[in-house]
Amino acid sequence: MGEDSKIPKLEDVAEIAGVSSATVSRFFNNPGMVAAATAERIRAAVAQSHYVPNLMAGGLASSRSRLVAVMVPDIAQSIFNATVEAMVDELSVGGDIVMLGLTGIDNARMPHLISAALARRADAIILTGLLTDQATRDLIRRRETTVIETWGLPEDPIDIAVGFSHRAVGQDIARFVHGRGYRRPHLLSASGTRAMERRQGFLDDWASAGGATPTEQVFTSQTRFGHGRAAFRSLRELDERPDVVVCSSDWLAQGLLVEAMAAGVRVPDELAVVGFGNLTMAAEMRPTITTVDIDGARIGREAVNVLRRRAAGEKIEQRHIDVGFRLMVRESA
Amino acid sequence: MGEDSKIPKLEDVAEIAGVSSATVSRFFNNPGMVAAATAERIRAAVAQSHYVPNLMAGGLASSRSRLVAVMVPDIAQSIFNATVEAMVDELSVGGDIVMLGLTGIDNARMPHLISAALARRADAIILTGLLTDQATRDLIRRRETTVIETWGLPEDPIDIAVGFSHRAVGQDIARFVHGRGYRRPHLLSASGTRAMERRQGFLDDWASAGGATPTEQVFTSQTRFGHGRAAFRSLRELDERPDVVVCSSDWLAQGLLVEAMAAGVRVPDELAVVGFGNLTMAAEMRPTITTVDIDGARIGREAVNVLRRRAAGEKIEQRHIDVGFRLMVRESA
DNA sequence: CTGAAAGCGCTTACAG
DNA sequence: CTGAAAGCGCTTACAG
Repeated sequence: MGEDSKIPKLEDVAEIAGVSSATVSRFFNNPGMVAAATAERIRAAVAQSHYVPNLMAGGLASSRSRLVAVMVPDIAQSIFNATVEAMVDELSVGGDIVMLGLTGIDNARMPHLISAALARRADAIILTGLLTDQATRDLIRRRETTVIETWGLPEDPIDIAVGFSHRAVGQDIARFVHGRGYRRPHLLSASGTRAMERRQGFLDDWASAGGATPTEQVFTSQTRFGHGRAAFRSLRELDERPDVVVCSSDWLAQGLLVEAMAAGVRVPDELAVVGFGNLTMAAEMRPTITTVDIDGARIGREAVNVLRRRAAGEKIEQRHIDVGFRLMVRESA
Repeated sequence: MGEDSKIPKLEDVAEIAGVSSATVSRFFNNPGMVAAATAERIRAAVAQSHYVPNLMAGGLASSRSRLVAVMVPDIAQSIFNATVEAMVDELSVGGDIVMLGLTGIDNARMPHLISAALARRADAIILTGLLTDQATRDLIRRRETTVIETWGLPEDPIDIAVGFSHRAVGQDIARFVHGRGYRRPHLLSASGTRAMERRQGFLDDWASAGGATPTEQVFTSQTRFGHGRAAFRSLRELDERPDVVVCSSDWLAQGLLVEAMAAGVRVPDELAVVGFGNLTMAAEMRPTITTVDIDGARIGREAVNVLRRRAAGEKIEQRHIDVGFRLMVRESA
């Protein structure tokens, strides 16, 4: 107690090891610069004093926080979780920590959280959603903060984008559905920008393949299981029933399927279903769901990789990194 | 550019507003102390200069990081997600940020992540898993860091625990199962400490109710959907088939149910199933799953609440905060 | 390979 | 209600 209970600082370690605090600092940040014998004494001193560096002080002095902010709408039931997990894993092995910002599904808290990240002088900010607030975009630009946008490939990224073309997803689904011989698609979409891009891709490709205009339904709230369920019921009341339902999430698809099974509708013969996201569930329930797989972990790794390269001083020309996607053909369509 | 592109600091704001930097600091941290007219000038200066405080400097000076570390095994498919989400939401409205640490399902990275949190001088560390590493426990004790353990109520918490009794869960399930008239339970458990506590609670209560020793199976890896599936098949080969399967996760239960349906086994008449966790899925698939609901969000809010009270100087005597649990009786048992 | 010293951008008693 | 000044615990040219 007393003296002992004080939190040790760099100087305490230096004193024990009989060197200057500058040398101890180098031992941590630039070990190649210190002599082997000195390093050994410092190592012992660190162990003896239970020293843990103060990275607030270190960050202030070096203007490197070793903190990366990751912004995501939510994590309760999110398609982004694999991405966040990969990022956190990759970053923490490199000694960086991640600030997790939950912006809300409408991204309403984004500006506030970006400010909090800038106040901590985050080395980088990674976004999974869209940053639409112009004042915040300006603030970020002004401070020349590294920003990685993920899960999409906007025309004009703030900095660098790692993702895939949502429009291309829609087009591929249209081609697949048409190729399978379905002729009366019904679209179940969320109202977000990206779901709308997929929808437009589908519609354009479908039209150019000569298909009749699909019926559709757009949900302004987050698409959940219950929406899929309700949608199945309303589908049954249509004059001309669809032969395939293209859903903007696996949740919608699963809800639809559970109701279809309960109603004794044969899938895919009487009604086919296509999802999006390839949740674990999609491959494990009966029937298995035909859907689109996004390698979320890869998006996370690529994003961190870009950060590392830039931290190493590399000038990165590429503004778009396309990780693509895969149509997973299973039982439901 | 040039002068303009420099990041503004407190002094710059002070100069524009015609006050000292101490006053600007007070404007942010103790607004009640500054005169209304002065505050107005400072507000204008902040807006004009696009000032964002440097909280590394602030934290160093005040020895308050406004950073809370949250440690969780994973977030990909985690039962803790609602807890983490609630914590992040609560903390960020108060201006605190959260460092998300992913320890791995075996908690192997816990010591490394705790060090990272201590190095950032986190105001508190919240755990969802168990911290078994003694050296790390000692380190935390030595630094007198606030630690909240959640999702369990260990006999001797490091500091404060917010959770529920896993043993009581097992006991309640045993009572329920027995009351429903089931007589040949089979237990499907994960090998973790907490799942084992639930198992023991079940066994003890079952025995005292006069039940015959249940058959059982323990999984050393994380219990997933596939394990439930495989379990169903091996159950069919037992001499005396169980009439109810008590699973340590809803994933196991769901896997079992899908196989049971496929095999034409009637649930719950021929085979009943009980899960744990009350995942969204448990109420939405057919048949719906009888399971145990834990209010994860409440655990998160209570944990943050404890932090706030302590930050406000309150001395907290209570070392255990029990949030309880609820048996959700549905179709599967 | 090592040390002395200035500086990073704040906060906070202390004095008025 | 406000200011001058010391201090928070590091890093990093600079000099040797």
